[in-house]
Amino acid sequence: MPELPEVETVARGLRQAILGRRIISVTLGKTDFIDDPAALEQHLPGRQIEAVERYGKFMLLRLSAVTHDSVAGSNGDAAPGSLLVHLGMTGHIAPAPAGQPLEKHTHVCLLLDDGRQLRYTDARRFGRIAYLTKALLVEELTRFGADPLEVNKEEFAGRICGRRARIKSLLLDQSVLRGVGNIYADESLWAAKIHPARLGEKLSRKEAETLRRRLQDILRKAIVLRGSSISDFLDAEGEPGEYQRHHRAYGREGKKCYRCKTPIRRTIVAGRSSYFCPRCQPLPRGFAALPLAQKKRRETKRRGAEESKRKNGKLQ
DNA sequence: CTCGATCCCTGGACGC
DNA sequence: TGCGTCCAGGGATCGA
Repeated sequence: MPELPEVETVARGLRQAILGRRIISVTLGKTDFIDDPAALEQHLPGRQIEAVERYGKFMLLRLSAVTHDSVAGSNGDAAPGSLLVHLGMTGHIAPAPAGQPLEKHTHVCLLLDDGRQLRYTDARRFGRIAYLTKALLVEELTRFGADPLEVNKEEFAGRICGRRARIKSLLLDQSVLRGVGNIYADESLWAAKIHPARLGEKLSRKEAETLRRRLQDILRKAIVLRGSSISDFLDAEGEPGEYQRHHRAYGREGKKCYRCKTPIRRTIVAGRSSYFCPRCQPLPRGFAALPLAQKKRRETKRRGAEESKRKNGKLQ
């Protein structure tokens, strides 16, 4: 659920809290969501956190080179690197006093040089953490599309119009735009009066531009309000956001459209719940209101016997 | 190129 | 109270 505004909020909080701190040591719990756990343990100690940036839904902790005297017996490369953090659905990252009891599902603890720990908790482990050298980081980041806050009219239209995918799919596709998720996709489509199942190539230039503007308005406002807290999003200070009070479509099935009073409907587009006003956002030709009915068949595929294939950690 | 299906994972909601 | 079931969803992956 953390999307661009939530990640931006967390990044700002982190910037205030841990910029300039040096990482002393690393403790890991479950590591199945970490690219290369050993790399964290090997490369993080001794490095200073020089910057905290957001890239789409990722947070990027820029780390200094390891100086010769900052860590004994360091055997990794000493060049600067970056810690990439994706919060997935349920990720939290925040500093805490080292003595404070660990929250459940805490899987990464970075001891800092001021005695605090930077802790990452993630119940579902849909998140991702990776230590990347400069070259690998560049390679990683090229997979992503335009920043929705920066993208201009021409580029946006170029990435949307002419595509045969549904507009909802395109908005969610991180290689088209980086940072938009289910909530802000639905909110921007509602604001622009575009049905989520419309095809990119069927949008007029004018519609595309309206969508771009509404998306940017919504993202900016959501950042000001520190994001949306719908399930358990909390920022780096442990505070919830406020933008969920401004949702006009997302999560409002059956409730009246703020524009026309028609009940908001929910359907499945791109495999995700999609909320829209059937009157303000007319259905595209050929898109019958079938989706929800079809998802009734679900065989009892029993989950295989529990093989504790997962690695166990020291923390939790 | 785009689609749906499937999996990952756990907590919370809900029905009985 | 407790159990079973469904659902949430970002992203990777695979086959159609």
